[in-house]
Amino acid sequence: MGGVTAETGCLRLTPIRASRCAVCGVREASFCAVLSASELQQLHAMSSQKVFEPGELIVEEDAAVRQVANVLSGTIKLFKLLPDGRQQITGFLFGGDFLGPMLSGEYATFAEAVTRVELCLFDQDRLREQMDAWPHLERRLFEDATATLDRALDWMLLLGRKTATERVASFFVMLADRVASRDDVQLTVDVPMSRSDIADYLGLTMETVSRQISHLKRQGLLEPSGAHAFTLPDVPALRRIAGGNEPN
Amino acid sequence: MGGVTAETGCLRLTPIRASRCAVCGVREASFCAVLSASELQQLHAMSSQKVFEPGELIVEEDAAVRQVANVLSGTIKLFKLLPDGRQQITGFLFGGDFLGPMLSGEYATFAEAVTRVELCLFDQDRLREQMDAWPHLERRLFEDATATLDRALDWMLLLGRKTATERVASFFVMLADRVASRDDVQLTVDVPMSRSDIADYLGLTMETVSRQISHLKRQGLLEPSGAHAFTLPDVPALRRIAGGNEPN
DNA sequence: CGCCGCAATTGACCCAAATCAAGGTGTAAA
DNA sequence: TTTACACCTTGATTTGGGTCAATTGCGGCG
Repeated sequence: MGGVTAETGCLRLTPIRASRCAVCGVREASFCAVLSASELQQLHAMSSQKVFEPGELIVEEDAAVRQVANVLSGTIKLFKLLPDGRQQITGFLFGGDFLGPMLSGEYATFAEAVTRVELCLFDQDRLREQMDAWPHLERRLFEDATATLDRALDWMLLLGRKTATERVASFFVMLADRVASRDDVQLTVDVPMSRSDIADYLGLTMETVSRQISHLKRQGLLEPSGAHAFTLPDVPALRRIAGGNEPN
Repeated sequence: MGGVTAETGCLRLTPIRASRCAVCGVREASFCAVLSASELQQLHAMSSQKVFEPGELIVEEDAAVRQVANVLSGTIKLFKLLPDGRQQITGFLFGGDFLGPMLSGEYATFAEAVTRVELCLFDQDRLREQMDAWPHLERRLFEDATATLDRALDWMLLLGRKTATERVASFFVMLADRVASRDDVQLTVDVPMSRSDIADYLGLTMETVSRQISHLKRQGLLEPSGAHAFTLPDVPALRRIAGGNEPN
């Protein structure tokens, strides 16, 4: 019962969030949702929390540490680099998402905090051991990987075959889907990342992204809502453009 | 022990290959590699074989059947379509690869035989039940999904950021890696797919692929070897071009 | 063998998006 | 309020790869 709560001074170990799972805002969204109360307690005992500032690299790789994490809050970008610096963002992580082992094929994947980010960290090997004991945990992480693969394959279609307009529309549809909510309702999405991050996610340049956003604004499909957010008055229309039907 | 061997007449059930796992050419390459002799026998009892001709759609989706399969031989292309027909190939499968459930995000994935293909089919639900009983099977399929995700993310970098030359070089490097073998040895790779399939895999047009192949031929990095194969005299050089370093 | 038909190659031209180049805007600090 | 700086927008120009259009090459077959 004593718990980890009082570990202040430690560099970056966050005392901000009471670190008990009971009050964790993303418990139901994360893999923790499949765990029983006692399992949660066990897992909590082997977790630690950490905060990253915007722009900070979240290494957790090739360092001997080998950790994985749940994103408690904030936005992370995952990306790959070509030797000459060209960058492709392979995905964004938001609160509740799982930051798995950065398995690398030909190119390493890096993770960087876009906003201030709070992570709930686990030792990768210890979590793997738990997977042996808790098949439902393994099943859940499997499903997670499967969903990630799914999104990656959809994104390949975007990168290989969609026009600039379609890509930018797809980007906002993606954000809308992550915020959930209904299609027919006009909804507001946060856009914490820079134009140039969006470009690196869509395989475009910053300038093209900016022009396309302006165009969508003129069409009334995008309304600026504060510094880092847009209101989407007609998500179905956006979705139509994203899909690649639109005559113009 | 009678087994499945003699089921001839059935449409497409292949009697070509003696369907006993003991003589299966891809057993060691497929997920079957992690199974014991008795487990293999059990699994074999619930398998069936089927042949597909070039160009044939391998549906196994939305049809009530819901099957998954090991590829015994041949080449399969997996692809997604935009409503207007634009196509993105998300991957190729070769002998030993696992053709999993065609989970679909926004866009459905289709599978089509490129060459004549032999599959070893399993009912998806039955295999899932076996996963509960055999954790090592689940672990192996998890690793498979993970490797697929890995390759997909690398490919996103290609589709979003690489030039035409780099893409085509990457394609041959990918083939070389699948054939395994060493880098410094000159090796020959089969290229069973059409130029236009290659283009749909690389996010280019047939014409651009053809031009780039001609260019690589002139550089002496690619030598035609029969109708559907190339010899790669210098894979490291190809790899350098693919990576995005090459001055020219 | 020679003809057919399709896939691949090659050439000429074009265009969507990249690149290059100013400006504008918001915000935070002085 | 002014300055500073980072980010974003917009405009002008270029270009890599797409499109359109012939050839060429080759395997199958009468």
